[in-house]
Amino acid sequence: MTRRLAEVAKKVGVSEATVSRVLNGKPGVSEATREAVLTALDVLGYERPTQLRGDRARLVGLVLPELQNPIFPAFAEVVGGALAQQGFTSLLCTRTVGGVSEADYVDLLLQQQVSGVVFAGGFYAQADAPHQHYELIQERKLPTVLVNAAVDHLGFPQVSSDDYVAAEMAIGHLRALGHRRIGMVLGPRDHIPSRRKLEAFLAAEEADPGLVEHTMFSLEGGHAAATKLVNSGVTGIVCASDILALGAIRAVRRAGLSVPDEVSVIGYDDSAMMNCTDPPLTTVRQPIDAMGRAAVDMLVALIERAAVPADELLFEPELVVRASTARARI
Amino acid sequence: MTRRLAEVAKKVGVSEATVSRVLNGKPGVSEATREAVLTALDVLGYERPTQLRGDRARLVGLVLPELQNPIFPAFAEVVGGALAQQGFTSLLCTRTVGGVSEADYVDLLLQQQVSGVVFAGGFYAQADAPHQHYELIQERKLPTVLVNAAVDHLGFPQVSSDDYVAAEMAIGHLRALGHRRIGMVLGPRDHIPSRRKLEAFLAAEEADPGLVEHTMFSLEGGHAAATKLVNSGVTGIVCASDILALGAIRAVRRAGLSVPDEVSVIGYDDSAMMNCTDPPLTTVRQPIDAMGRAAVDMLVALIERAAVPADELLFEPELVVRASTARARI
DNA sequence: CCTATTCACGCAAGAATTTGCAAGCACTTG
DNA sequence: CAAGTGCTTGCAAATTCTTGCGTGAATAGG
Repeated sequence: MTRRLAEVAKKVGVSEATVSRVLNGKPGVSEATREAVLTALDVLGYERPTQLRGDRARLVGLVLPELQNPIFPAFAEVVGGALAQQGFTSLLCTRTVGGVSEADYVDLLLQQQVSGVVFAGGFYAQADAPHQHYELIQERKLPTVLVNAAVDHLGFPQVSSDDYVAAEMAIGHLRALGHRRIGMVLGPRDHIPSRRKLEAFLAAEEADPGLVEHTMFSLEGGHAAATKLVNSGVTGIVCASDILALGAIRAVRRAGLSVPDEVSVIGYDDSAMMNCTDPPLTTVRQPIDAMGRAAVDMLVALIERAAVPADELLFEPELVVRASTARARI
Repeated sequence: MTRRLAEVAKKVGVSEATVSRVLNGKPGVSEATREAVLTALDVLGYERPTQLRGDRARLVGLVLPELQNPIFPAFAEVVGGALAQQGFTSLLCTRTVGGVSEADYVDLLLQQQVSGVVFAGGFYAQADAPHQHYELIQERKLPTVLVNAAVDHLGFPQVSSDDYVAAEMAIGHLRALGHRRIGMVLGPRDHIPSRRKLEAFLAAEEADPGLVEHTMFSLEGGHAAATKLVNSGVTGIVCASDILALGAIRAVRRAGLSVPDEVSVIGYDDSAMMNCTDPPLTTVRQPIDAMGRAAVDMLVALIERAAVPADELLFEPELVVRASTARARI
């Protein structure tokens, strides 16, 4: 009875062909006409054929702070793969130098009618601006999962690796090897995972708050921070990422010392290729596979309006001992 | 009634030609007339009939084959940054296991009305399916730039690093070090950059076609391929990516030999952290920074309807000598 | 006052885009 | 399996925009 397409065509005063072209985003339709058809479509409450427009919503945004640290691309692959299996397509959004801010991406994603968003890594709790767009998300009830990126008071489900335990493991390993003067290289002061690691550090025996350095997450940052620590006479350095650790190793060597004979270095993440470095890096592995899948499971549950616990899902990290740590010389 | 241009012309009391000239900033219109037309344009809310995809979202799709090889995230950062500077937002699309195909992404991007697309790496010329969606893009006249990914006959501008020269450099370096029995580890047979490297290999003196291995782009692939080559008694291995090279190094060691003392290994890309590996990897660097920016420049030019040479822009790679290559023992 | 030069502008040819027709395709129904 | 319904698509006509060229007006110079 309902010549659906024909009906719309008549209402707008164009041919079915044109409506069809608009529906499929085909070229050869003027903007004015396209607009008119789209409006009529909405007015008549046209149900778009399954595959198209209505379904465009099976998109999920994945927001990452950077791609330099290989842990983020790796995480993106895990999440992308898991989403693909559930029939979602992921859109990767990365902050770029002088480029798009997180807030811009949120706008974009909202505009693209995504079904949900996964935020991973690097939230800076202190900054004021960020809060605004989370509230926007909350307002729209857009399913959202946070990974390693706590934002309290907003009730988003969170998936994190247990930074406190991770730091404990690293410090414990060094202490077991006889190290007593242990330093720590962390990310920026307002980086939540770094804060949590700091807590664990300060809670450890013989911890010296003077041996904590905050820096940017880059090789050079690690280098600079570790140089100070080496000058303070540490024999072991715990880093908040593998990249920082590689920078630290370089710093130690630049100071004329050897890793691990004179100074031990521990990383964090266990990104790819850390077993190919010189020396192979001892590090604390984040179970990104499990975390990614958990995040996707929660997100999908949210999207399907299932109840999801709003608290934080903590994943246990794992110490991977390679060759950048050794018994302390007295 | 919708003689849009005519309507404006009538309102101002000039000919369509004049309005057209104003619209296109052509000379031959007096300042007063221009002003009048501009005003009328504003009043009537005239919209350019041309495809204004560009203004809509200023989105650009960046399609990558994977993220495991750090060169791709690095490239994504370059392109993303360059686009951001020009006021575009980039959407990163990656093929994932059992997930979204390139064709699906093209559909998605078309649907999102992107202003343009950059395809990088990993085109498989042989496969039949791929052609279809390039044609779709061509049909829609969507600005597109290909990076390291030749597709002939379609007239997309291309930016590539010169694989032939890169392979020549690598082989030349090994030969200069006295190596005579040189093997090559390449990607899949239908991977264009690998083919080009193969050509250079076969053109070299004393080249032995039996010492070429095709494999997947993964550490394990490199390992497997290099194992065969080592068994064939090569003293030097040229790899088509740094990841393959790391796999090759592992294979050499597994065979009880040392790198570089007994077997030299050369990578390709110069991804991040290749100076932290054991041994630091000798490799041929792709100038991804320059390439990324060139690709973006061309894309933006295309989006703004400027003329762009349809031929391939070849970038010269650069040999980075570190410690995975050494003089051949006799 | 007349002629030369310049410039804006319209005419109309031509290029490009939009649109409808009708054939064709996929899918359902009798 | 034919007939029908609803959507897609090749093609040609129609519409809309661009551009070369010529006209006429305005200005300047003689």
